[in-house]
Amino acid sequence: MSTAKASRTGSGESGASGSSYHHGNLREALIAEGLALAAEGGLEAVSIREVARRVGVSPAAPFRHFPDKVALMTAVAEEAMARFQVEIAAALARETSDDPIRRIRAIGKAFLDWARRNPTHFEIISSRRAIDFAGSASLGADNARIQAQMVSLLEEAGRRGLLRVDDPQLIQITGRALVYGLARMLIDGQFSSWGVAEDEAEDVMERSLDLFLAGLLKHPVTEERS
Amino acid sequence: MSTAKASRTGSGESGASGSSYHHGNLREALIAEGLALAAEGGLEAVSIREVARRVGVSPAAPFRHFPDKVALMTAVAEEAMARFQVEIAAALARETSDDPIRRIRAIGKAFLDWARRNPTHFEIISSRRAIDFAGSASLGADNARIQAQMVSLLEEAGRRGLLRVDDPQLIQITGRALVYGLARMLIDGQFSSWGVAEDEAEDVMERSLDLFLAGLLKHPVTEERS
DNA sequence: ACCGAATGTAATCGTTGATTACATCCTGAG
DNA sequence: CTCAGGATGTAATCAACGATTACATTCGGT
Repeated sequence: MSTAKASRTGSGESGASGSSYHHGNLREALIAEGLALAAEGGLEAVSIREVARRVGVSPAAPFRHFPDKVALMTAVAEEAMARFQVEIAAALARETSDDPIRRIRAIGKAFLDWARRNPTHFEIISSRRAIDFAGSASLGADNARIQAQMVSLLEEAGRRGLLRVDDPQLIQITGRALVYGLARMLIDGQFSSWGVAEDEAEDVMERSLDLFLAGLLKHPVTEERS
Repeated sequence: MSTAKASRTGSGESGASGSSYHHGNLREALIAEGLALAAEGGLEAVSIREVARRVGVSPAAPFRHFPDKVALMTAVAEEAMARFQVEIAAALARETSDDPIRRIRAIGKAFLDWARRNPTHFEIISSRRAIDFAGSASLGADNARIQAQMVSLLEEAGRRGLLRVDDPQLIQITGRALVYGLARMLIDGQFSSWGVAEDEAEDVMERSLDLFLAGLLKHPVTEERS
């Protein structure tokens, strides 16, 4: 809305150096709107023009902050990844047990929950077409952190003699592929093609994760789910 | 659906001679070119105009055979799926053992091999955005056939007392998610972000599959990969 | 108070998907 | 053989997109 465009200057935050002149800070507004637009209508609903339209600037304005669409989408992906990291950290904090398997499970479940609640954020992080993964330091660092956490937990599990196979890298990649595949199947609506109703999906995904983790254990716990 | 158009092109020869009326059979040519175009430059490289340009017709000509782009892409997906089915059948034929686990493994490996060699064909089959899965009878039927094969094999494995968990549906979905995730990770170039070189990918994927399958077994065979 | 630089705008280009009115060609009834 | 009618392809056009360029505005240090 807001036909009067220049009226939003500054009144909120950033009073110190007066960082807002024309729009406030267009860059962050574009990223936020891109994220929202992606969440609403999917990845291909995000266009430079539509984002600009919503923020209330001209179609060319975003190009002052991003050289092309890929750069904008990459920034959006960085924001999405940052939120995902917060989610992972929170899940790990909630899981008070020091059993590495339980902590791994917590990470996997957090991944699945996050992907289910933020399908397009997950999608944009995964897409190597829409974003420039290699050109973003933060995306690589965030990725490496998750990988390191997983491998560390798996090594601990190996040290405790819990695992049937002692290959943290392989287990980590396999687990990643599993949750990645589950998330994508959910998002792509493939569960309905495979005989899983929408409201069963969450439960199925969790049981899939448990099925995989149980298969890793040397001494499966035969724990009955209530 | 119009089966009439293809029938009238029975002769099919007469190639370059102008005797053919307009094009011969544009519909099939468009699908073939769409498949080729996807294989060359990825899914986004497929556009109605480009396909028409390659076939040598006007940009509007394809719309005589497909109401919109989704319909064309769906037809391309059907063709890709048909080829994939052939691959699966061939792999099952090659696997002479009647051990259900080995046959399941053969299906999984065929899936991975096919996705690795035809990344975009895999992608277009998976994409629920570019294609109209629900509107295609053959896609649903092909999907159901694979699912039925897998469940049948898993039931047989259960009958033989091989499995630790007797839930064919869950195992099937988990396995599907795993190979789906592996294939997508490879295509998206994520392996390189996770410490797996390009030429190691095939081996890693196969070992992931084996890791998962071994976890299903009640009496895991002692590691003996040649 | 001013001038340079950062920021946003307007106009424009080439491409895409899609629609419409029109032209062409085959088929088959008479 | 002819000619109506339907199937097939074309030309012209539209709106939306990403992207580039030249220009205008506003900030902010000196």
